[in-house]
Amino acid sequence: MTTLASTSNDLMDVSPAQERALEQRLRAAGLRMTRPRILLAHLLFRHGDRHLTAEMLYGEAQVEGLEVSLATVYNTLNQFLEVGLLRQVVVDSTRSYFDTNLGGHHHFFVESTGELIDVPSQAIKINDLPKAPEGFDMSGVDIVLRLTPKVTD
Amino acid sequence: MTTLASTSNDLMDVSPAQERALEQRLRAAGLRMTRPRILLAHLLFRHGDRHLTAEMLYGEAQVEGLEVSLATVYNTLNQFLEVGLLRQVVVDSTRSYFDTNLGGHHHFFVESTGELIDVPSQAIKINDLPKAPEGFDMSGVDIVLRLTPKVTD
DNA sequence: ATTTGTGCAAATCGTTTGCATCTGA
DNA sequence: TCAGATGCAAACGATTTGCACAAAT
Repeated sequence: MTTLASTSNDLMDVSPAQERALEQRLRAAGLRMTRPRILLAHLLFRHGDRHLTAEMLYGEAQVEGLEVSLATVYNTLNQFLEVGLLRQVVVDSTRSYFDTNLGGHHHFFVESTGELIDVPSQAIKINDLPKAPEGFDMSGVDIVLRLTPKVTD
Repeated sequence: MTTLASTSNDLMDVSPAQERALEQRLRAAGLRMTRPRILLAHLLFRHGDRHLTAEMLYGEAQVEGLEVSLATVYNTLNQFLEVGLLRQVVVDSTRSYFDTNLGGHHHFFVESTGELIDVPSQAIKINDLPKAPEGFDMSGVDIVLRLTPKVTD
């Protein structure tokens, strides 16, 4: 018996269907249904598409009054990555962003704030793409549109 | 009087023209022509387009028998960045790559080895690009084509 | 009963910084 | 001369890891 807050989803609007889907995926990946994992999964997937760093997620967990260690947040995020529940977005060499939007899409990146904004893949039309060099497969196309606050000069 | 090897470019094939151009830019940026800077500039620009990390450049300097501290390599690279002699490429959240190719272009990234390969910008044709959100200017379009070794299954 | 996950603190990695000492203009 | 640059080692921030304990199957 621990002092952890209840894991029931009073606080988090995740449908029972989503919840089951989630459990399925964790199980399929051979991950046990542990309290921290369920918890973080709920935080991650409770509202639409999100981009967060480990620290951000850790912060949210604390706000919700849920006790998880930062190390576990990191480990869990990495496991979710491997399992394919998350994708990683590399835009800033000092931070790692995890993206809950699994569909093909791209990003605006506001350099000044570190904020990421989704760009649906149809919003960018690519008509020509080089073929992968001999011996390689192209495993992904990442497009980052960098934004700077408009200069009203 | 130091034990530093000569800075004359016997070892490095930089044309006198390039050399002067380089000095110009350093001077224009208010950077002094110091031994480490000249040295690293030569290593960076001696052959075509390069992608290197600070550690790689440090390694090259050592191979050439030239004494520079790693801290100075970092500082110098950052100064060159500010001056616009280099660009930074963000593809891997654990490493920072510096790119001597200043022209608009994109990259193949071999995840398994960390290798970067230039893709000329004409090789990718983009016909539709979303406009920047209100209040922002689009300052850059970075495209990374991720490569994985071909699976011969 | 096993096996796997967790939390903590210590370790690691790439990068930056403080400061005393040099050095280029 | 003397502002600016260098080198070293210590500081840093983000992430990982080792190990004793706890929880899931």
